[in-house]
Amino acid sequence: MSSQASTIWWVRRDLRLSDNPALVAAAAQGAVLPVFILDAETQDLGAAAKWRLGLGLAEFSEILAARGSRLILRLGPALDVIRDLIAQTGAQSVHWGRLYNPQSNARDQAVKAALKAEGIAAVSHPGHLLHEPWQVETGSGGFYRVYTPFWNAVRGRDIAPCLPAPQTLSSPLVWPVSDRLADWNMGQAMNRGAAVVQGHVAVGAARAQARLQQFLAGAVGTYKTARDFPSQPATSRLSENLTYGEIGPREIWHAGFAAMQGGQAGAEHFLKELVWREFSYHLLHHTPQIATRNWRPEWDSFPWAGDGPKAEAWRQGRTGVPFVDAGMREMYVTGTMHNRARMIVGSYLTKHLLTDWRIGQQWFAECLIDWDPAANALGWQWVAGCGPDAAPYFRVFNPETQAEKFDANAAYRRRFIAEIAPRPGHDALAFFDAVPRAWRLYPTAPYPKPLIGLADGRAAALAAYAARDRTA
DNA sequence: TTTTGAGTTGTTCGA
DNA sequence: GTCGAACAACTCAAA
Repeated sequence: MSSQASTIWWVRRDLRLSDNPALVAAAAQGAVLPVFILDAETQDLGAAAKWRLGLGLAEFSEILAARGSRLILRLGPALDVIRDLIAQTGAQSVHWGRLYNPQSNARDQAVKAALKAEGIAAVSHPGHLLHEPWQVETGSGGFYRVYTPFWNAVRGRDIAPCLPAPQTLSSPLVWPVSDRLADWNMGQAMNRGAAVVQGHVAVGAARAQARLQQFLAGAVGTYKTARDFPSQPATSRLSENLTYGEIGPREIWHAGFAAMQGGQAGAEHFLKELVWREFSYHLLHHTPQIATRNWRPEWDSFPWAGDGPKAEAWRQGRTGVPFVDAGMREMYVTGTMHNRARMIVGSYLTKHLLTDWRIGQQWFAECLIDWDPAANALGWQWVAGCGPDAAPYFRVFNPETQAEKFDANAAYRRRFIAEIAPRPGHDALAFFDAVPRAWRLYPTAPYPKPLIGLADGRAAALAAYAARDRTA
């Protein structure tokens, strides 16, 4: 096989060698030319995600180099870059792992059509999900809108075994020139936060595998209940790595399944959470508008508040409600937020402050290193009440009740809020190092008074929701 | 076509 | 403090 006609592996959110169908397909044809393209879709990432992607790319470059390969970095529209590489190398085919958000779909379809018209084999592969979103159907051929039936439909399915990493990665005869990652400045928008969040990331496939093994050797046992308590290290924290494909969902599924069969309590619940990710992509595929518009159109007339001082206080972790502020500060300091805190801050923004869920979604996109378009679309619409599983309108999280139930000793709140901690620790103080100077926040300033009374906020939300029901 | 049972994650009140 | 009921009505999936 001539190594001259190398095959392009378009690397996207699959920074791994193991269980990577696109890579395996490319490697089967001979020499592989891995390329990552910084195009508009990638440029549009939020500050934290873009920064974290840069860390992932740096790590992955080293992994490829250790295998005698390289990661070629190129800036520009994907099609232009791929055409240029084809012209330089004589590549005859391009392989990539599918993404499922509308922007990526549109881009990929255009790339595929153009390349095929030019006689190039352009092949997309699964790998980001356990199940292609169109391969899960209800009995009548539709798509699922409710989680439990979705889970029941996929829980018993056989998942193909993981693909081993290719034993060798053959190099093209000549490597095309690559941009320098440092020149891309992917951390530029992170401001002072990067130095703080850096202490909380786990970059790369090896660390992802370690996280999985550690979780399955320990916390999975109590996962079902302990996962609700944000001060406890009870979760796998794999969302960060899944986002960039440093681990594949299939690897997690098989490991979790084995743990379940080994009698590990909590393993099934863990698998269900993994399938929630699948469900969110299922919905994003079938109703792409879920990412931008009220999933239930009858909500379009709801008088959401726009951006303003209240939303800004929410973003800054200064609502005066400790559980809410702890969550917001956790996100700023660590780049992630505990699942329960996500629900609480979301409920507070959309219900107590009656603010448009998209304002929260946008801030999460800016701050989360595990930003996922599908999971966040579903999550935000769920918590706002305008999405699938229309929550009963009275499901308004009370942050104080939640704190009593899930943070009774205040460990979580004190960990992240310096103003209420007797002796503020590293993470609480780090928040003030991470935030933009323009916010003018200092740990010695008094903790803010509540923006709004919780009972008043709840009553206002219920009244607004009832009004919507009358007019809808 | 109709029917039936169920729906991630909550809160509050009163016994 | 604990527990069950009420909080509406609707949508969804499958029989």
